[in-house]
Amino acid sequence: MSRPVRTRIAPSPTGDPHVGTAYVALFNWALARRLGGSFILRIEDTDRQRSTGASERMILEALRWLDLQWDEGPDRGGPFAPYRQSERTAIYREHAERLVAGGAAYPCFCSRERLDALRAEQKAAKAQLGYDRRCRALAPAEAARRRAAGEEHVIRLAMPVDGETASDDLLRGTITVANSQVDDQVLLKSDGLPTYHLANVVDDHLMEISHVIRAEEWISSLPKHVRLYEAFGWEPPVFCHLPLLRNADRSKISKRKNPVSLEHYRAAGILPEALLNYLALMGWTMPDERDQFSREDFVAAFRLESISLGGPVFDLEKLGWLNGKYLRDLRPEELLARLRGGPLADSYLLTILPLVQERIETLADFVPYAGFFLAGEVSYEAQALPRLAAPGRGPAATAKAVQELLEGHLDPILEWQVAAVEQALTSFMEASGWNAKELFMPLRVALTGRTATPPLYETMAALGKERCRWRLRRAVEVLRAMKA
RNA sequence: GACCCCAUCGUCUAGCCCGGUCUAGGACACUGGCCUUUCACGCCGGCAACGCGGGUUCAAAUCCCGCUGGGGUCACCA
Repeated sequence: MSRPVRTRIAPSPTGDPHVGTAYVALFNWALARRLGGSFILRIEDTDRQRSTGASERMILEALRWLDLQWDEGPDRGGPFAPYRQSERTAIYREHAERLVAGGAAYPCFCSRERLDALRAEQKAAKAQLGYDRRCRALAPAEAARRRAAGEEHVIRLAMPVDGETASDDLLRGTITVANSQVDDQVLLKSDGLPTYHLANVVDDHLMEISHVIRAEEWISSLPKHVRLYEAFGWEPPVFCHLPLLRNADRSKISKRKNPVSLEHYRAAGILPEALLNYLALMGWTMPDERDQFSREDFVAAFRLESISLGGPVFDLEKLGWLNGKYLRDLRPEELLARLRGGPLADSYLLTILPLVQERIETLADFVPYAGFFLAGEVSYEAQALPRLAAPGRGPAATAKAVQELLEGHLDPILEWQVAAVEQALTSFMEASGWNAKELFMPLRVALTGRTATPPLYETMAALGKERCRWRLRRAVEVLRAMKA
């Protein structure tokens, strides 16, 4: 109880910076600041297939934009460096061995094929899903021999077979789960890298994290984590599972139904302090119940224990209202500075200017011509609207195509450049049978609201991924509402 | 399906722990009006909720149980 407060945000760099990361980071940051502790940034890049440096950079940039300053992290070091899990693999292996030696974990030689078959079988029989613990029965000497021979294997947690595990959550009290319900989780993958469960527990302990504040989706693996602390002989931290941000239909927030990239909010002209304030409202209420408050006031009043548990629906409308209040509070000079840091940044203007320059006659033409580059969303010009649907295909088919293009080809792009956009459109056309002649005008209208614009690839690259995403999604909705 | 979490206005929530002060408060949205050349802002007002059923109690939004509903998880992803 007397140990210093240390909290952390531990994002996985596998995509665009997520609003849920900001949400969890905010409460971790606030608790550390409130109690004079430290807030740590740790990168959980143990998924070799999906982790990228580009994603990590974007996440750091997004957290900086929100001004959630961390005291220790991969970019600035600290007493428990390194803070990137891919640089700590020896530590995890050593700890996994320790568990194996103590009998709390064991090598498993089962192939993926066998595991897949097992799962299919269990599913068909409507039985409980999970590993059948076949390799747990192996004699330690036999297992050691096969490992020494270089046979491919993973290390699994040997969960107690009976009894139950009680875990404490700060907000929910004691959560008790029968051990028979808990799977023998893989701790070390066959590539030698740890899974989340091992790496997370080991690092939280070694980095002396006092409060693990994370999303509700982790509750079901809590018993595994508690068991790991126990097996290592470590004192567990305080666990606190935050409610999940929700879509309007109350499912877990997702990019199909909501903008989830922090980059979207920046591109849409949301002020970082307004976004943070709004996020704080999701589960937290100021003692005087006011909706607008500075981060200083938030930190001063913050109590982790009084977070409410209902899954809050993320409401863009209320965020917009709050942002408006913040915007109106700015002095004109400050507003100007914000504009120059955002839509009117020199760097951005310089990328769109070459596209605009050859198409205007006077300086005065710039704003009307380039308006769609600066706006959050576009309105369709009257003569452009009918051309949102491809003539030979119709609105429904066009909607479907745009959606496929978006989800299958555009979404995966991490580094949004002209070449990447061109490649995505090309691959979509090859896969779908659409050609440029029929596809490009609908896209042009969807993205700009007009029929006459600079070249499509360059325009899309300049607009940025999030503006394109948002506008294409809206176009899909408009198309669906159109009569064939 | 199994396990776990959750449950106050359409949405975010206060109240619940320590039952009466709750004819349930605030905010967004919607709506009526005022201000105003217009719009926006701002101001005043309105609409709107304790999921259901049992207990406990003189008294339940508040405590207990059940049901229903919603959500999450069930990967060599996090």
